[in-house]
Amino acid sequence: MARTSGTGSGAKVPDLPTPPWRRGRTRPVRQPLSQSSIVAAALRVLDAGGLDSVSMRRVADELNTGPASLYVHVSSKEELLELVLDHVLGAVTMPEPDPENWRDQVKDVALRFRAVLASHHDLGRASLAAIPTGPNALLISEGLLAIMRSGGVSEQACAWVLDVLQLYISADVYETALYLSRAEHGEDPSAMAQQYLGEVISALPQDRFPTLTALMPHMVAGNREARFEFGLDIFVQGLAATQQP
Amino acid sequence: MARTSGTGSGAKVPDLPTPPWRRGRTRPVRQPLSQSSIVAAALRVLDAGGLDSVSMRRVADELNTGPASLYVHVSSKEELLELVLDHVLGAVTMPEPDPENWRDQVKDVALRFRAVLASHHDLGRASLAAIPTGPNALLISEGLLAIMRSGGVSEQACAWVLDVLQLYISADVYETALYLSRAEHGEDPSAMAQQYLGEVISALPQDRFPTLTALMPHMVAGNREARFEFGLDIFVQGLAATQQP
DNA sequence: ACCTGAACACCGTTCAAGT
DNA sequence: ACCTGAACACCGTTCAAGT
Repeated sequence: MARTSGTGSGAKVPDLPTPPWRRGRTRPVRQPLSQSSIVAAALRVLDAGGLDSVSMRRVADELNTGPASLYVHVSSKEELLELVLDHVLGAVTMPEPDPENWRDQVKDVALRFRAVLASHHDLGRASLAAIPTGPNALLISEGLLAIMRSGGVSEQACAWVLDVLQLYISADVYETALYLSRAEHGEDPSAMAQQYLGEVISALPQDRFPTLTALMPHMVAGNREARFEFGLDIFVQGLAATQQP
Repeated sequence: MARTSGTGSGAKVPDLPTPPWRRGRTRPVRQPLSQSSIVAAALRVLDAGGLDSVSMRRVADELNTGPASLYVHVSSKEELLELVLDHVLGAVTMPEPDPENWRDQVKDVALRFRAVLASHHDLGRASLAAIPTGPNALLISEGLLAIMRSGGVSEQACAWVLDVLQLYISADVYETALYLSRAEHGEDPSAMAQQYLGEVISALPQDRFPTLTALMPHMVAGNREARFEFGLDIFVQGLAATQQP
C-alpha cells in the first residue's frame, strides 16, 4: 500500500517539443478534478485561514472551478473534512510495542497525535466531529491497542479506553484551536485565556467561592501543553491501576 | 441572589377592569425584549430542533421580531449560546464535600453535569466551545474543587484536573450529540455508531490489524453511558494516585 | 433608548444544461 | 462521465431610519 499523494504531475508520455504553430495556443493546464486534488486544496485553504475559512466555495476557487464541481468527487463538506483529517493523520507513526514501556509509548503517541492535529490550525474541531474510521485513524487505533495490550491492560479496558483517549486528545486540540481563533493575530492564545480566567476569579466574592479563589495561582499556572500532559499522566496512571497481575 | 427566570408576567399594578371603549383595541401584549427572554426563546428553539436549528433568525422569529433586534441585548450568537449554556447549568446542584467519599462525589457531579447537558439535545457542542465563566459554571467549578481538596488531592492537581474533567464531559456530550444528529429520528444513535464501527472492523485485514480485529467484541460492548463511567473511573483512580498521604 | 427593514456578504447543496 | 452556471433556501451582522 504505497502512499502516493496524487497531486504529482506524472506525465504518461515523455515530453516532446511543441510544434511552433501550437505554441502559446494550448489551453492552460488544468489537471482534472479528483478526490485527492480536492483534499489537497482543502488542506491548503485550511492551513492558510483556519477551519472556518474552509467552505466549498473557497476550495472550489482554489481549483479554479465552482462549488458544484466538487460534489462529483465528494458527497458533502462533512466527508471532505473527514478525508482531510485522515490524510493529515498519516503523519502519526506508530512505535513497535515495548511491554516494559507501554505507559511512555501511549503518552508519546498521544502527544504526537495532538501535535499533528494542532499543526493544521484548528483541524481538531473536525476530528471531534468525525467517527475515526479512515485508514490512517484505524492504524493509530491498532497501534495504541497493541501497545496497551502488550503492557497487560485488560482487553475490555484497552477497547474502552481507546475512545476516551481519542476524545481527550481531540477535545484538547479543539479548545486550543478555539482560543487561537479568538486571539488577535500574533498573541499567545492560551496565555490570554489564562489571564482572562485569572481576572474572572479575582473578581469573585471570596465567601461564596473560597476554594476557587484560594487555588487561583494554581489554576493559571503552566502552559496548555503541560496541562495536557498532566491529564495524560492521570489517565495512564488510572489505566495502570486496572492492570491484571 | 434570587434566581427569577424573568419570563414570568409580573404586572406592576393590580389588574383593573378595562373600560369598554378600550376593550379589543389594545395592541397584542408584547413583553419588551430582554436578555432573559431571548435566552428563553433560544432554549425553546434548541429543545425543539437541536443546536443546528438555533439561528438568530429563528430565535427572533420565536419572539415575533427580526434578527437585528436581538443585537440590542446580546452582542453575538456566541454570547447568546454561552448565556443559554450557563442558564441550563443552573440545574446542576453541588453536594456538601464529604472527605470520605470524594471519589463518588466527583463521579456523581460529573454524571449529573453530563446528564443536564445531554438533556438539552446537543448543547454539549456549545459547552466545548465556551470558556466556562458564567456564574453557574463557576459554582460547579467551586464545588468540584472543594470536593477534591477535601479528599486530599494536591492543590496543583485539583486546579489542573478541573480543566481535564470539564473537557472530558463536554467532549463526550458533544460526540453523543453528533451521533444523535446523524441518526434518523427515533433510532438509538450510539447503538448505530457501534454497529457501524463493528462493520468497519470486521472488514479489516486481520494481518495488518490483528489487535483491532481481536478486540472487536470488546470495542462494541456496553452503551455510551457505561463507557463514560468507565472513563470517569480511570480518571478518579489516576487522581487518587497523586494524593498526598 | 430601543427597535427594525433592508441590505451586505456570505453559506451548503441541487439541478438542469452543457461537453 | 464529468463538469458547471444559476438558483434555492438559508446564514450572522451592520446600519440608517424610525419611534
